[in-house]
Amino acid sequence: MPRIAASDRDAFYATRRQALADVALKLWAERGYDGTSVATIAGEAGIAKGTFYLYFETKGALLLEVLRRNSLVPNVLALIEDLKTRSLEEAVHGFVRGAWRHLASQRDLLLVALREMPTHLAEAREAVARVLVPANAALARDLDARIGPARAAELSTVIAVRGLVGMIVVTFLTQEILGAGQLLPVPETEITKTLAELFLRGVAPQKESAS
Amino acid sequence: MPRIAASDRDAFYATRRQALADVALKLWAERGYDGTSVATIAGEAGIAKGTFYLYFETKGALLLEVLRRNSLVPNVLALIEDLKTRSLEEAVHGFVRGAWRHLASQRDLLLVALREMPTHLAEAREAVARVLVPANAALARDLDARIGPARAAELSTVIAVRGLVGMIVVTFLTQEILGAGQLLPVPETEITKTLAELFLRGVAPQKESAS
Amino acid sequence: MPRIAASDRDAFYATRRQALADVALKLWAERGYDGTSVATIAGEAGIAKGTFYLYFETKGALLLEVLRRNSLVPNVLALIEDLKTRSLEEAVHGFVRGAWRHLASQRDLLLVALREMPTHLAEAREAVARVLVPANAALARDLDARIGPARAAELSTVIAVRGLVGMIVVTFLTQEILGAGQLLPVPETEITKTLAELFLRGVAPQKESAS
Amino acid sequence: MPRIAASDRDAFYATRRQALADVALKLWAERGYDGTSVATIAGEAGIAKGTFYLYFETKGALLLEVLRRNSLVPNVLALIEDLKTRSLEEAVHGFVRGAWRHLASQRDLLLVALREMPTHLAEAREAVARVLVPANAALARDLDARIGPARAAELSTVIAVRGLVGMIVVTFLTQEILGAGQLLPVPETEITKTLAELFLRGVAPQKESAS
DNA sequence: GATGAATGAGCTTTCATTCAT
DNA sequence: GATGAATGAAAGCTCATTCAT
Repeated sequence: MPRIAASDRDAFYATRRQALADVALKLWAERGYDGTSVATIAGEAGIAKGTFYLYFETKGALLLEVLRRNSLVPNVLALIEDLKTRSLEEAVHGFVRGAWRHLASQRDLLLVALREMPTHLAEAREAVARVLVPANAALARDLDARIGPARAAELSTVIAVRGLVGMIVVTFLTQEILGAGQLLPVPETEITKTLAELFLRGVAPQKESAS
Repeated sequence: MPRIAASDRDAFYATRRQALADVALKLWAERGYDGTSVATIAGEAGIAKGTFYLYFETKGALLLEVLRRNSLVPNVLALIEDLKTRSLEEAVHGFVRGAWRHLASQRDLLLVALREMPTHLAEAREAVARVLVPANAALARDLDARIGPARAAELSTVIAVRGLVGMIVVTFLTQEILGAGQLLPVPETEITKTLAELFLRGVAPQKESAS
Repeated sequence: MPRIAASDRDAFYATRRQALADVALKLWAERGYDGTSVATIAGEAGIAKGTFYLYFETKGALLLEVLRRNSLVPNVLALIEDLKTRSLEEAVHGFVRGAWRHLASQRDLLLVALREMPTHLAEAREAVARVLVPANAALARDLDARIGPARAAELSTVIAVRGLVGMIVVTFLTQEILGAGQLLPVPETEITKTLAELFLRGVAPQKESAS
Repeated sequence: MPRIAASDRDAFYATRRQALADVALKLWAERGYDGTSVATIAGEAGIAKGTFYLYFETKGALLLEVLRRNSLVPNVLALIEDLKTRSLEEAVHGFVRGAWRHLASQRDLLLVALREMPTHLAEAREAVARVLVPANAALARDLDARIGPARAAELSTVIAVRGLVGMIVVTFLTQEILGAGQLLPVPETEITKTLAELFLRGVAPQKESAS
């Protein structure tokens, strides 16, 4: 004879876990994992220190949960589907803009992931294998199809896709988080345009435009 | 009246500091700064905990020393000078290869820098302003001159350079550290070649080659 | 939903703080502030080292609390009020006896205060300014009124009062703490009587008694 | 075949010990015994840390030496001899002035002695028995003789003498060290005059002067 | 004699985790 | 379920003392 239906209880439990994960992500992004005590997380979530352990076995378990719940990698397959009917040019521009927005919305996760990656290399590798590599491969296949076998033979599309992501991530990091945007200001639209353009045609002078 | 000549003592002192910095860099890359105690560092270096403090005032001072001694950013001005007489094509290929090798030699530093960056955002920003932004600007100027004003008007060379660095760093990270190299194997020479090619001409089909 | 009523918890908390303050005062009197570790204090109070920090933020905070809770200076204004209707003779005898008893009850505090005074000169000066000097001035005013302007012009009552307190404190210290009482035994009543008599009439032969 | 004659070596040794004792007294008065490291003392004395241990077995041994070498108690027997031919009045005034000057010259020792007394109660008691009690007794005998048996029967001269010393010490302490001199300023000559006068005749109105 | 590098015990303080209520 | 008092391991750092040179 539980007062609360099992499903309600489960829902409550899940909500609490979610709340704790949200709070932890925010705090860890600010002060780091080691720099944020369980008491602080619990307090910020409005529960007592001891109550925390009803929802997570250890502090480390919460970290894993946070990393599992959120993802730096957007739903790439849906994205590919979305952009299927667009030209390569449009698709790349759309991808860059979307990725930039995704990063902006996951700023905290990016910081936490960077910080904890070296310490949890094994888990990071597992996540890469599970999420990043398939996404990378799917995008590479799509790109292969778009640029044709001749060009695909000249460069590794797997690497090209990863290069594109790298451009976006590092530029976002330096621009938005590390303050380079204040020292070398470039409007956001020009950034995403430049990155897409770079991916599409590179920096080299466009000889054909001279003809 | 010391038995050891001052120069010998200084040399010994410098050697010890170097040894401690090396050990610390290695351990921090594995377990993080907070996760590695002074006792562990000292022990790994073969000295007692207290002895550590004869060489560094605090644990934090050792971190600063490690960061000062090593740099993720190679001497960019020298690099520009070096590549001055080369064509853009050669210069970019050389730059990518050089950067990749530099990262490989600073693997541990890269991990430490990533890990500690979010926690020491203020210092990271200062370092970016002092080192990264000037290097970025210098490379952008060089690139401006090479690609001519017409093309430079079409994209931000500041962002383009940062994009290039981003490609290299992230690709290195996923390939060499996060294990993507084992799942989607691509030879190193093809990686650097692809990244340079991407930066120079992009992925888009080379229309002029059709002519 | 705590099981213990808030008032009970507060009472327990206050009791613990008091117990820690008592234990600390005793230990500090024996071994000094620096010579007594938090672990020792906690252990003597029957709690673990870490538990100490639930009751006091730092070791220094406990010192302040101990000094705040106890005072070497009795409530001088109340004392003056009390003795208002008595003759000078009775008032002085009463003051000396009261001060002696107060010192006996604050033996440990006296030792701690003496021990820490040189190290915390600034705080000691502040305490002197806040507590001792006003008490000194109030007693001097009372004495001024009692002995009349003629005699008050011949000696500084501020100094006289301080001299009286000095007699009492130093005699108590040598007699009760430094063991002089065993080597030159004098009954306590004779001590207080002598000190009061000394303050009132000095040692010089009482010429008027000859008449 | 020593290069240095034994006596020279001994003299050098004694000089070093003296220098260390002087330096230690000064530093301890400022920062306390625990607050002053052996390295600081040695450094201030111009020798290396290790060299210190050629002159004193431990830090504690230096403390004992400092306390043994200096004395808060002036040569009382000589003083009595000096003042033998003076009247009681003159003798007391001279004693107070002399004691005040002695304290002023031993300011550092006073602070160190106060600070360490509670921690070294056993030694302090021994010193009291060896130095203070005999001086106290000698002064009491002298006073007995001066005031005559009638008055001596009415008060304990042992306590009276101790009271006199207490007045002087505590007044000196509050006035010169604890800053009361700035808040309730009284010229030094008036202080010593008041204390002597207090000891001689007390504060009570001089009835006989009215006659 | 003189040195100062080396040591490790010991300090204050923090915090993940447990558990009686 | 919820609480927060209690714990003790572990951290960074200091310093009296030793000892090879």
